[in-house]
Amino acid sequence: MPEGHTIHRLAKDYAEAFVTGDPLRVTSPQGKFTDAAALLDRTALHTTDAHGKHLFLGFGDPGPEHTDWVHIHLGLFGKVTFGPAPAPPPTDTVRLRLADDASYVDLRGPTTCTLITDGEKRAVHDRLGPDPLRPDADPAHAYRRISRSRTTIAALLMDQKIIAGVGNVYRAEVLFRHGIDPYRAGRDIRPAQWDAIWADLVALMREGVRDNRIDTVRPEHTPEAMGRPPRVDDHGGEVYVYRRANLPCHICGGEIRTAGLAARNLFWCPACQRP
DNA sequence: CGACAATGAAAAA
DNA sequence: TTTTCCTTGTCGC
Repeated sequence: MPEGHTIHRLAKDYAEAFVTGDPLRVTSPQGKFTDAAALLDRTALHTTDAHGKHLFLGFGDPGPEHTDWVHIHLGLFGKVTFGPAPAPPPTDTVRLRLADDASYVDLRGPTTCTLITDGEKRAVHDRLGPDPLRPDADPAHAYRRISRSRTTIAALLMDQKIIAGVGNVYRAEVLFRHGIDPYRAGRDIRPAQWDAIWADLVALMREGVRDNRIDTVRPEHTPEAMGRPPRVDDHGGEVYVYRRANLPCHICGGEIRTAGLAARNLFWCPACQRP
């Protein structure tokens, strides 16, 4: 379930389990990261970092320009599994395994898992937009680009160069929560509206990191509060519109619609999100 | 057991 | 705009 909150949570979890000061066993049972793993084996993990959907694991010398970073991007399918020692025999899909005497962690199916330098890491940060989960994020930078764009706000929110970490679920949900038609052009988003969207993303995504899932339904709109049967969405959290095509809107009861936009499935309530 | 979809993004055309 | 890559769970036959 990799949107930005997942990656920030992973950065925390990797650090908690493996930033111990002690050397780790680093392997690539699948074989696609073998050389790099051999280089890192028996060295210590000293830092983890996340920006949008990008995860960084810092090995080696923490001094400037001396860190070897493992750059990980889960893509659509990537998964990370933590567990206590002893680690089970790895399956041949495990791209990267870290292990010490206490625990192990397996990475499977990432689109990216490469060893990069400090400079290359900076280049990744430079091409990403502000991340609502990072303290250094500047929402005004994102708004400058949005306010000048004829592209739909739904496509802009998915563009990692503009804002980093928002994926298909947060996109659909934040637009619903602010009653914004996903097809509205970026240039038609008012500054106050952007401020509200940004603040909401910061709050929702922080909650997502804490709970390790996406919940966006306000307490007064939960099925319980609305007198409807409870529903557990199959992505783990409670949401207004994501993957709820043809189901009744939690607020107005109208039908949630779906359509393709920017090669992804878009979900919205045409009654609550009027043009 | 094959087809297909899924919270992503880069490369090719 | 289309193709490609990565993995796994589910569904239908």
